Amino acid sequence: MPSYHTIADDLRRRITEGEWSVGDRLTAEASLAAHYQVSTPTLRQALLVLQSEGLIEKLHGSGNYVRQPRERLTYDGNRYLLRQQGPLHPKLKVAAYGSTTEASDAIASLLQIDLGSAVSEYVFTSSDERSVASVAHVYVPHQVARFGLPSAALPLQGQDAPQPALSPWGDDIRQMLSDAGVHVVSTIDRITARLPTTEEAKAMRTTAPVLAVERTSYDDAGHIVEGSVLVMPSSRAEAVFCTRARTMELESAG
Amino acid sequence: MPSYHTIADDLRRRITEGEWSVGDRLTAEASLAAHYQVSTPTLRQALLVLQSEGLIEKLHGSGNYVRQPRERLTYDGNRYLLRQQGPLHPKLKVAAYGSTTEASDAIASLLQIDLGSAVSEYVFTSSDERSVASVAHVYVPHQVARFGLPSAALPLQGQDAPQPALSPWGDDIRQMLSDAGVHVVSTIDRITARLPTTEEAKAMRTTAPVLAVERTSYDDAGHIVEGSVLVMPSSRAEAVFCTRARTMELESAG
DNA sequence: CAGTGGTCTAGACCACGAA
DNA sequence: TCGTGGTCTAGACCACTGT
Repeated sequence: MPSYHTIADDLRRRITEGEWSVGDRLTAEASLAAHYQVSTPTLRQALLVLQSEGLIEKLHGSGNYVRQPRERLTYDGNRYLLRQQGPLHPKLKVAAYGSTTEASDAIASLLQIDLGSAVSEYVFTSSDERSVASVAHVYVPHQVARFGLPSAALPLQGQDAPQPALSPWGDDIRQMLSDAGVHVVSTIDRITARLPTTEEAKAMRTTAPVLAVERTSYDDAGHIVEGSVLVMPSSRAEAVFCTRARTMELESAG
Repeated sequence: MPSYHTIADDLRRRITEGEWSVGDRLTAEASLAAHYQVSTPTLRQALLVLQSEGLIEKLHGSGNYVRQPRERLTYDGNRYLLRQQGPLHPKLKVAAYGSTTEASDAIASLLQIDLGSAVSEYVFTSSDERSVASVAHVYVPHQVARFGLPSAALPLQGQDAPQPALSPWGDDIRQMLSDAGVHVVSTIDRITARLPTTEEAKAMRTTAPVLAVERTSYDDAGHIVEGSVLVMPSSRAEAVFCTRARTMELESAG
């Protein structure tokens, strides 16, 4: 058994047994390495395991902190289409911007359109004071529809009225599609995990694995009307899906 | 930009530009490290990025091999409940075994039953010749039902007849529940990513992130009748979900 | 500024696979 | 057996945070 796993197991035990409380800073890595009689890279590999489990949070220049379990951002794949209720992470601020580009290889493949076709790109970023918690890239072909940013994303002018919350997952774009007469009736979500790119690591302040969700939305004719790529640090987020048997839907409808 | 990301980008380019074909073995790590003028740990960190993307496969003692893109095992969250068709990865062998245990902390929390309650545990392992591609732990409280292994998991006696395929995701258990009069009408899947444990790393032959799916199945009274924990190497597997708008279901029913 | 984590070195030794 | 990847060392230097 590799030494870093042994150390990770021991640190996990010490944390769950309450040696450090939620929010506490762990002993410095150098001291922990000395205590376990290993080199710092080895100790850091152990901390990486705990970070990927969401048990600790690493803050560069500050320390390693014990996190609240289940204090995770949730991507609810059913929320939009099934009109589910629930809090939308009020502590996170969501920023958005939009632009027009030509479909790259990846976008063309996602939307199943020709390379170089005109598409609108919307980027939603949710973050707290310190770091980014999710990034959503939403693409809509100009052939399908064309519009600006959702009103909730526009800066308020002088007013200090409560701003309607913006979804971190780009649901507002799907709502605008609906308002424009393009009705999303189904979506497919593909979920993988990978290590973050340089930019992602910098923005999310973590080198732990990220969850990557590729989402495509379909109208009643089966055409792809929207495609998205969502990225969230797996140590701070999870994806949730609910599936109901078709028979139940029919029974409740009849 | 960290050096290992620069190297990962360059190696990704060299692979996609065809310097190595699918199935080819990359130059040995020591040589690559010399070529990029970095130490071996740094080069290995670059390879870890490519591995997490599913671009290469690391084989201990043999080498690093270029993988077919999109040659991934798929966990289809809708398959069982919506009776979807599709191939079930015929190249993978699925093995199963079952036992009876008392609910641990994690199992009790998953099934929302008392600590120490009797549960059946079924373990499904899918693998090719070399390594494990998925592990599914399926739990059924004895209060709900009690039965042995699915017939497809039992060894054939002398016969060489074609064995019905076993689902790597424990769908056979849900089918047996249904046969016993316990009907699963909805499931919730929670998906996270983390680094593998020692055993998982050994079985799956990878230290790249794994996708972990926590699944709970509900009957029409809203009781949890089954809980599962699925683990798959994210470099070799993805999870897919399809959501349909409720309105469409009602329209088609009326 | 001091203290922290992030990256990296130039090796070493071990475990595994194929011949 | 030999070449491969997996783990680890004992430092070094840099980047970031908070005082």
